[in-house]
Amino acid sequence: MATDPAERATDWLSTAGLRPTRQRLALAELLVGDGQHRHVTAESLFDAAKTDGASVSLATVYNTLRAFCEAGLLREVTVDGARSYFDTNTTDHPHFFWEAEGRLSDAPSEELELKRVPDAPEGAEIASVSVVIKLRKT
Amino acid sequence: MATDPAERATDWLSTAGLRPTRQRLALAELLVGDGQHRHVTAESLFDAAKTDGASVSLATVYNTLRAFCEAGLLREVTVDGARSYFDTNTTDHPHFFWEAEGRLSDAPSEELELKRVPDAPEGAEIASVSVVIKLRKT
DNA sequence: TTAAATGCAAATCTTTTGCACTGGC
DNA sequence: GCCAGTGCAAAAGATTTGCATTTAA
Repeated sequence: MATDPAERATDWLSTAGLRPTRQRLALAELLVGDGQHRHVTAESLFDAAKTDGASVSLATVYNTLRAFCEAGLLREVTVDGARSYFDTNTTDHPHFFWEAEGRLSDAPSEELELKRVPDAPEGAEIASVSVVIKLRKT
Repeated sequence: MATDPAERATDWLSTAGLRPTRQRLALAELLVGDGQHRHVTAESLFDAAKTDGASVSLATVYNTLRAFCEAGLLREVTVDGARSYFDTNTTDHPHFFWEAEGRLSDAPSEELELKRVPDAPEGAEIASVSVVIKLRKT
C-alpha cells in the first residue's frame, strides 16, 4: 500500500488500466493522494487543480471524471438535479446533503440499516442503491 | 372525494390555495385526474399537455411544477443529474429508476425497511430521505 | 508510430428569468 | 382594477462534443 501521494495516484490509475497522463495524475492525486475519501464536483476539482498550480482544462476535468467513473474508480452521486457529485468511495453507502451549502458528506453507514430491499422486477437487476438524507439547518 | 378528473384537479389546487388558472387546471388534471400517482418530467408533462390539446408553454410547465412543489402538492425526485422528476406521491418512499429508459417508478415500500436512520448532525434536521434503486436490464 | 488523451470553443440540454400581456378575484 | 399567472425568447448553468494538437506506450 503506497503512502506517497504521487505513488497512490499512479497505483490508483493503474489498477483501472488508465494511462497515467500528467492531467490524470494531477487530478488523481487531488482525489486520493492522502488516502481519504472525497466528494467533489467538476467545478470544485477544477478549482482545486488551479489552486494547486496544475494546468487542466475544465472540459478535461469533466471527461476525466467520467472516465474514472466508467473505470469504477469513482461513484457518481446525484442529489440536487443541477450538479453531479463524485465520490472516491465506490461502495453503496448513505450520504448527507447539506441543502444550504450544497455540500455532500458521508453519513455513518453503521447507523443505517436496510432491513430488506425490494426485489428487482422481472428482467432487471439492482445496479445500485442510493440513499441521500437531506439536511436543513435548524 | 371527487371522482371527476376536472373536479379532482380543482380540489387538488384549492387544497394548496393555488389559483385555478386554465393552464394549472390542465396540468393538474394530467397529474391527478385519475387519482393515480405519476412520475413526470417537465418535458414529459409538456408533451402530454400538447397531445391533450392544451395550450401551455414549456416555461409555464417548469414554473407550475415548481409552484406545485413549493405548495407541497408534488415531490421532486433527483436521480440522474440531468433531469428532475416530479412525483404526485409526496410521502417519503423508495423509487426504482430504469437506467436504460430513464424512467422512474415506485418501489414497493413495504419491502424496504430503514431499521435506523443516522441522526442529523448538530444544528441540522432531516428534511427528507431519498432512496433510489437503480435497475439495469439483465 | 500511433491510438489515446487533451484543450479550447462551440454546441447541447435543462431550467430560469425579464418583461409585456392576460385573466382570476 | 390589481396583482398573480402566463408566454415567449433570451439568458444562465452544467455538461458534452468536434477537431486540431500533444503525448504515452
